[in-house]
Amino acid sequence: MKHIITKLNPAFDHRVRLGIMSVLMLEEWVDFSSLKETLNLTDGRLASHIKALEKETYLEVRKRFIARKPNTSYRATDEGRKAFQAHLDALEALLRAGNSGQPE
Amino acid sequence: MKHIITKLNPAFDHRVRLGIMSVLMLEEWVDFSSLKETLNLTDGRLASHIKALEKETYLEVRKRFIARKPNTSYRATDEGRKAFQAHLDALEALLRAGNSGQPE
DNA sequence: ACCAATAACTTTGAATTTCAAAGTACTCTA
DNA sequence: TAGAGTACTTTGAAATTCAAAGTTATTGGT
Repeated sequence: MKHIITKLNPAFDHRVRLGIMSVLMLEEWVDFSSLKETLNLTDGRLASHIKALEKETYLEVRKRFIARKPNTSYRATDEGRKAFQAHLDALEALLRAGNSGQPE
Repeated sequence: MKHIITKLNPAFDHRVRLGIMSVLMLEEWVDFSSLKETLNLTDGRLASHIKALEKETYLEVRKRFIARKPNTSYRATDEGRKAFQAHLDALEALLRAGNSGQPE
């Protein structure tokens, strides 16, 4: 008998992390600099938000070299996808039903 | 040529404020204790998030007495509704198009 | 006039989060 | 082994968030 907002995942409270996840929901293996440009972030800021998502095991990392340059890519884990989808579902529910306790 | 996440409103980053706004989008004049119960928050926590939204003039306040007890209600201002709707539109766009710069 | 009760805050202080700026590690190429 | 480029990490300061406790305003009872 909890309210819908309790189903909103605090890990996705922040718009930068929403941005990262939404990019990674649509495309597998997006690299650091693409994310950085797409979301218009500094290195440090992006890295710290990625780290937070990694800590939740919502994304995984692949490091390699392309054209003799280091290239790090990320993709959402299954867990991350599920968690994000659940968050979006909760958001939607929040806006449809909007209000008092929903049956568990 | 900015990314969609720049259209996400930092004022709505937090799930509690999303909850408050979503309730107030569907119903005018919701009172303090209803919000508190609906969202399962402490007095202080609710008050502080309301304060943040008031500061942005996203909601307005009405104080009166009902059954000889103080009763404070809130509703979203037009500005608040517009801002919240814009936020939701941005969220939606984020999930549909998801990625690189959208035309201004 | 005074006091208790209730609703709605406000304050305090500590923990956590966020950020920019600067520094560092790693690997490649020459 | 020096230099270049990518991807971080560290640092330190500012802002945010929270629970807990304290405060204000008004009513109703005495």
